[in-house]
This record gives sequence, C-alpha cells and structure tokens, in this order.
Amino acid sequence: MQKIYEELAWRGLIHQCTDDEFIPQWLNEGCRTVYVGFDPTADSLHVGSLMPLLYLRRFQKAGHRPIALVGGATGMIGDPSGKSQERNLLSVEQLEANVQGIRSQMQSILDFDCGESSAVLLNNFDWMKSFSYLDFLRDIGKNFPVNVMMTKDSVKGRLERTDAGLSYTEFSYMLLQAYDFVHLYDQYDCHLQVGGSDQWGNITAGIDLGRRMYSAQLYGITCPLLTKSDGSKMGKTESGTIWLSADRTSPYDFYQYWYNVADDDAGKCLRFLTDLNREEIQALDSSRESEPQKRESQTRLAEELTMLVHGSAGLDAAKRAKEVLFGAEINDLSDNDLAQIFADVPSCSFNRDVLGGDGLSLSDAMVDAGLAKSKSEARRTLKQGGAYINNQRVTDLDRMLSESDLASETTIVLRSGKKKYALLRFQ
RNA sequence: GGGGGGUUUCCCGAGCGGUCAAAGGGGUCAGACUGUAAAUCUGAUGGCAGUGCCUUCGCAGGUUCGAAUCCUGCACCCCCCA
Repeated sequence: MQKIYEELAWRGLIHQCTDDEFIPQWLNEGCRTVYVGFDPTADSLHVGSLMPLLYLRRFQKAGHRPIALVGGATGMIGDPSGKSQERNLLSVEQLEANVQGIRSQMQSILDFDCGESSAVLLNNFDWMKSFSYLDFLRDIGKNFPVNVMMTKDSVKGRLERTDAGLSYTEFSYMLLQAYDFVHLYDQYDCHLQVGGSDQWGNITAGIDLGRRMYSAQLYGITCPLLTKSDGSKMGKTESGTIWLSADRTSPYDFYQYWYNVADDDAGKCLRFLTDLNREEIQALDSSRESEPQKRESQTRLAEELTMLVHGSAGLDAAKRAKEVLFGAEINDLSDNDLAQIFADVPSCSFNRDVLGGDGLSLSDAMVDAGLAKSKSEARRTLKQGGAYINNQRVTDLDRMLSESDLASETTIVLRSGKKKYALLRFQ
C-alpha cells in the first residue's frame, strides 16, 4: 500500500478531512473503497472534473477501489452548492446521453479491470428511480433535522440572497447525495467520499445519515477547488470551456490551454493534475523561478495532460500542429497533413479554375474564408501587415492568389493576425 | 393631469444648419515589444468597383441650396409637481 494520504497532503490536495488522525492509517491498512460524484450536465467532462477524476486515479494507483458515481438522479435536481441561482432541470433523455458520454471518457483515466481495485462506475438514477416519494420521506427524510440543513453553507448562502430563491427541490438535494453515500456504504462497503471543498456540507450530511441509519462510521475528504491565481475558474477561456472530449475541444486546443497557464498557476497544476513526483516538481519550480521564459513547467504540464486525456496520438497531433501554427512558412505538406493540423479551422472551397488567369484576389478570399467581415476589413488587415499566405506576411493590397501559392495539392492556408487561420481548398 | 429632459455609429458619450462617416473613452482588430504570458506603445475601427460614390445619428414627414443639428406628428425612456 502506498501512503496515499501523505501523497495527497504534499500535493496540497487535502482541503478538509473529517478525521486526519485516523484516515491516514486506515488507508494504509488495506484496499478501501472511495467515491466521488460527477455532475452529468453535459455529454463530456471538462477540466473542472479532471481534478476529482485524477483524485480517484491516485487512490486506485495506491491500491484502493474507486467508484465514480454519475449523478443521473441528482443531476435532475441540481446541487445548490456554489450556485447562485436555481438551476434549469435537464430532461431524462438528455441525462441518459450525458451519462453515456462521460462513461466512455472515464475509461482512459481509470482502470476498470485490475482485480480488487478495479474502478466501478455507477449511476445513482439506477437506485433512485424506483424509490417512491413516500418511502424516501419515511426512511431518509426522517433522519434530517431541518434546522441542521438550514445551517449548511449551500442553503444559507442562497437564503441570504435577495435576488435568487431556493426551491424545495434544490433544498432537498443534500438528502439525495447523503443517501448515495449510505447506499454505497451498504452495497459496496464504501466508507470514504471525496469532493471539492464546496461539497463539505453534502459529504457530512451523508456521514450523519450513515450514523443514524446504520451506526456506521463514514469519512470524508475535500480537495481545494482548482482556481487561477486571479480567483477565476480553471478551464474556461474567452471562447468557452475546455472539454475532455476531442470533439468539443481539439487535442491541440487542450494542449495549448495548459501550455498557456500562467506562471503563478503552473506549480499548483503540476501538483494537482500530474503524477510527477516531488523531486520533478521541485525541479520545475526552480526552473520557473530562474528561467521562466523556457516554460518547462507549462510544456511538461501540457504534455502530461494531453497524453493522459488524448493518448500519444493526440499528443503528437497537438505538438505537430503547434510547430506549424507557430512556426515558419508552410509548404511541401500534403493535404492530409494540413487537414489534420487544421482540423478545426474553418475552410471554404473554390473551383480550381479561379486560380488561373488573373487569379483570385486575396482580399476577396479573406472575406469568403471568414477571416474578415467585409472587403474593407480585409484590406485594412492587409495594410496593417496582419495577413499571411501560408504563414508568410503579405502587404500588397492587390495580391492575387495563383497556383503557385498552393501549400499542398489543393490547399492554401490563410491567416489573419496571430492565430486566426482558414483553409482555402481548390478542387 | 401639469412642467421639463432624453433617444447619435458595437457600448458609453460629444456634436446643435455646411469644414460630420460624425470629438473623446471603452471594446474590438492589427502591428511592435515579449516567454504563444502580463504590462506597455503604435495604428485601425459604416459599406463599396479605394483621391470618388453609397447608406447611417429613435420613426415618418416638412423647412432649406444644404439637416445628426430647425419645424410637425408618432413611438419609447427618464425626471419634477399633483
């Protein structure tokens, strides 16, 4: 058994713990079952769920059994923790689709077939769907004093707001999560629940319920939330959420996100999200201190995480795209290479004939490709030196495109500004 | 019900008969610098067949050689007195 608790502690992954005397030794004694809940609000996990997922992974690597609980039932209700407003409810069909998507993503991070510590994936909808309202009130609700519920931060915070209410539905959320914990204790011998620091109230509610219903002693650990040094959430950019699904966020964008993490956040990310050991991380810390421009931390972070989430093929593609996108002139590449590198770049097609004769005007092409909203805008960009053909700057306002501009068999790569690309295909 | 103020280009906000595609700021977009960072600096910012033409200043009319600017009506907003 690896000393998992000590490992979590030096990484800074322990925010609160219901019993920091007992839990470390209890974990060292044998294979324990630990669970984390995931919200099925979308059909893909995002960077925000990466941390709890990796938490489970650490437990698994230390010889414990992780349970990933997808909240098909709780997702129908909505957790008021950390939310300032009443949530919109998801439809049953939508939830089912989301659960499917999440399931497949988890398989690359957790091992579902390794003996006694094999990961288990459960959906609480399976045991909640047939639980009748009356039975639930009698068996579960009876154990929850309302005055205690009212003191939970998640509830208190919402009641204090004058601009947002709290429905009875959301108020009841903690009963469901508490019952999940007890159910897992009962069915899977799970004694430990882990969650983000905003889950403390829900976790302790489960522990209380376990004591009342089964006289069981359950435990909880919370981890810090992954936030940036400016206080904002990790995993969001101007253009949206960074997802784990390659369909929603390309491996290249995923890689770039981590590569661009601020120096102040890099140390935390390395500790929280990678398996690098203490010495390696400290070496990166000092590298960041003495030669920040080398960005060894960010490079390592991006490589580790892209590898983990998208595999070696995804990492290779991301690195290749990086070289081209930030590199020199593009030429002597095949259509195939370009299609891969610029997988999620907009493109537009033309008849090859337009390249003959006088050719196609660059400013028109920029408009067609969506790099400029109007021809005036295209000319403006051109005039200011922000237009590139195959990564070579062009300043001639009347530049025409011809066959000789093709970077591959049928494609010309246009760029506006630093990173806005578009492909022109000539069939 | 009485009195007053407002509606401007993506946003805020000047303009109050021609020199107004309309000051200034924000935002955005380019460029320089740089570590694919932050900050900073520079430029651009209605459209088009680009020294010119066309469409914009709540909406519809009118006065005038000429209106975002004046008049009339309409719509919406705000404020003060009842």
